Amino acid sequence: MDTPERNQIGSTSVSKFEDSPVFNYINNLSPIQPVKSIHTSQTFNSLSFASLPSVFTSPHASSYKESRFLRRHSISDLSKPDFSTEDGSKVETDGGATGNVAQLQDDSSPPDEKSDSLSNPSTELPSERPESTKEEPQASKSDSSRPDCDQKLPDSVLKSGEDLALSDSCVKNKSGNGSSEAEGNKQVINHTEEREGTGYDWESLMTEGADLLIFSSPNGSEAIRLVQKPLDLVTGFASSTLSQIMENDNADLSKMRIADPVESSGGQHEIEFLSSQAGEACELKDMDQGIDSLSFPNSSNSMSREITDDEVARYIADDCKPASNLYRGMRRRCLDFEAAVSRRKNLEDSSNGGSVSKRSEEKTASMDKQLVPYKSGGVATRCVLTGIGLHLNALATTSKDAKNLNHDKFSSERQLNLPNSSASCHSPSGGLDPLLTSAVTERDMDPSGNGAQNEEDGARASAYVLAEDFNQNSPKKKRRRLEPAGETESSCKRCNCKKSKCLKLYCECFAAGVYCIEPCSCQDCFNKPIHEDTVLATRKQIESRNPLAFAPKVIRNSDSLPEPGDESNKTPASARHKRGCNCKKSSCLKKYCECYQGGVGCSISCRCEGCKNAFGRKDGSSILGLEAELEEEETEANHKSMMDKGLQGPEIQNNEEQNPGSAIPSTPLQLSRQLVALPFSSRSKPLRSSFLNVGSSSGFYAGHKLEKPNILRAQPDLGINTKPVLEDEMPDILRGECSPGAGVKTGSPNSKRISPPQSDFGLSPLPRTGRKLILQSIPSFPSLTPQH
DNA sequence: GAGTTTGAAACT
DNA sequence: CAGTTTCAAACTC
Repeated sequence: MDTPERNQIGSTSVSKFEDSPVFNYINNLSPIQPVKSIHTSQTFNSLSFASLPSVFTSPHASSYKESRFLRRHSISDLSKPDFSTEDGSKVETDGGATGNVAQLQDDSSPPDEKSDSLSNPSTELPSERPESTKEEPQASKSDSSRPDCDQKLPDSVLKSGEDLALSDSCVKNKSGNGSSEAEGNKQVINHTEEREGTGYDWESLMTEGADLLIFSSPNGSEAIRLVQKPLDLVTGFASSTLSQIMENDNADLSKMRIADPVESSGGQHEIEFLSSQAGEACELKDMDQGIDSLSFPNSSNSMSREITDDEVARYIADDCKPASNLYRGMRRRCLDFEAAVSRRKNLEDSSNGGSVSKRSEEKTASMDKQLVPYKSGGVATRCVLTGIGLHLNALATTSKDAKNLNHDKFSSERQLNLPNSSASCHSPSGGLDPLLTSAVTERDMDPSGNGAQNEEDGARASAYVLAEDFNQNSPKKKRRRLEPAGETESSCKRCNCKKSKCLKLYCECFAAGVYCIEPCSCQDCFNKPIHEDTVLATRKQIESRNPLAFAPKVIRNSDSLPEPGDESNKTPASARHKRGCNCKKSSCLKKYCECYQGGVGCSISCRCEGCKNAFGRKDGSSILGLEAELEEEETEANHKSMMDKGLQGPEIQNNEEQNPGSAIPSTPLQLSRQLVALPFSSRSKPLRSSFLNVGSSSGFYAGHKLEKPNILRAQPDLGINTKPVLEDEMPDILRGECSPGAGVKTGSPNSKRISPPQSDFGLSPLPRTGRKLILQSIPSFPSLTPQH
């Protein structure tokens, strides 16, 4: 689990953890550790904590984490309601629990349990554990799966994130599929079985695990808590809990799977536990406990166990065994690409009740290949991708529909895909992601989804997933910027690059830190997961030139926070373009102008000529000043404009143009960005996504560390309010040197002014206090860039 | 949808 | 650092 410490500290924290006795202890407990090197998930390993600086190298991890968190939040939100009421959700939760367990196992060696259970269905859980450790063959299987887990605690965190992502899809699928609990359970089983054949079992487990995570963090914040929870707690619980978990996990896991129906109640428990507990071990325990409770909402735990043991053993035997083998390789990929795939699978499963066989086949294919098949098979999906953004992001605020969930997934996927997704992105954008990220957020925002909705969502999600897969696998598939400029844009970027190969900042997708997707009409695109290495390398190069190249272009101060509800989107006085524009002919009244596009006023840093930026003129460096100046002029014009607005609401620009000073100028960009922020703002979680999107477009690609910290920080954030604060603060922090007024102008390698990404900086729940926090966090952020 | 305009990004 | 070129988005028709 990521502890706040880690996040804050950054790379250094990681080393500390590793060195920390607790970490060692955990490693000892978990068989996984040794395995780490073993497998595979290159991206993961790279990400892994081993090389913090690897942020870039393994941006995925970070992005994943973030996105996952975001997703979690969103998911959790969704899941919660489901738990409370819907059966389908329950099923999901169950699955999620198992998945979580598995994931957790990665850290703590739970896989063994699964493998054990699988191998020895008849064996009792308690015995299984010891056996598992003893049983090498099984252990080996688990090990194979573990490689994913190879990471240490931090990895677990990552995993959890992945799980979450997976779980999202799963949840959706499950929720959709299982109208009744029994059905849901059956479905789960089926899924597992099917998966077994292909090795998806693990994935499903992972996805399930994700669900659990979600539960754990119904509110995003909770999830964060889990991650953040200090090692201290871990240390305290670690020994006891881990041991217990190890012992009980097998049974619990099995139970978890079986328990699906009851989960609703259990899910909550889990959440509670998670929140309270720290460290992975805690999570595992929680999971277990939650499962137990869930499994036997009505009956006592003992009951659940009895039932579960047998059934579970069966299930496990069926599901887990095959999965274990496949699982190995799969897992890491899942993190990056696989996660999406698994999600997709899950979605597909949910969407296609009987299509499992197909899935299994696809699954059998290598991850990439798998992705491809899915893609090919992918149904038309609605792209709500956020930027990635994660994001990215991304970017990130996207459609509000149930699809939002999908978006989140997408964003996460994107992020994952991206070697270094930044978005999230809070996904670009990014997030959030960002995009975010990115993407993502709205989903969270829209917890309203019912079980039925979930189903639909799942189907949609699957579709989205497919689309993403397409992107990854087939350049043809591109993101769809379904959403016009507004919300999705930030998160979901589309490009039309022809010569840049989408490896330059010319490419919006690349700039946002997200991979190109279906909607993109780019040519010779290298901004795809397939070319992750290239993307990362290129990104590094660009960052080497300008560390803030992927930082959000527009920094917004708290003042500027426009609430989602604010239609007027007045430009925040504090908001500024990091570098300022250089417009000469557009008078800063068109989107050519980045300032205008970003919905911010021009500042001293701008070198524009004939600035008429409705959000704020360069001369009036401060928007307020401009406004004051304009006020007189505007007053009248405003009246007119107001009148027009009242009638024509949508067209603010005109008014703005007419009344540059008008407070209401709303640019499409603003809308998009604000939208990104707004959605989030409204919802605490979304913020993150928004952050990703905005700030860490790079989130996808960008250093994971940064993102995490950001995430953690963001977690507390309640909404937009925090965000703005962050922005303001961010500049300060980043600026350090920079003059606060003009927006943050940081010296860029190119002598250009760069403002640190606002989004990146964690948001402190408390504006003022937050600042301090932000400052702390900020260091982490820089660390990321420097690493590059 | 093609062509033009624009300004950021990249290059020298 | 300044100037030029390249590039893709924004815009126009």
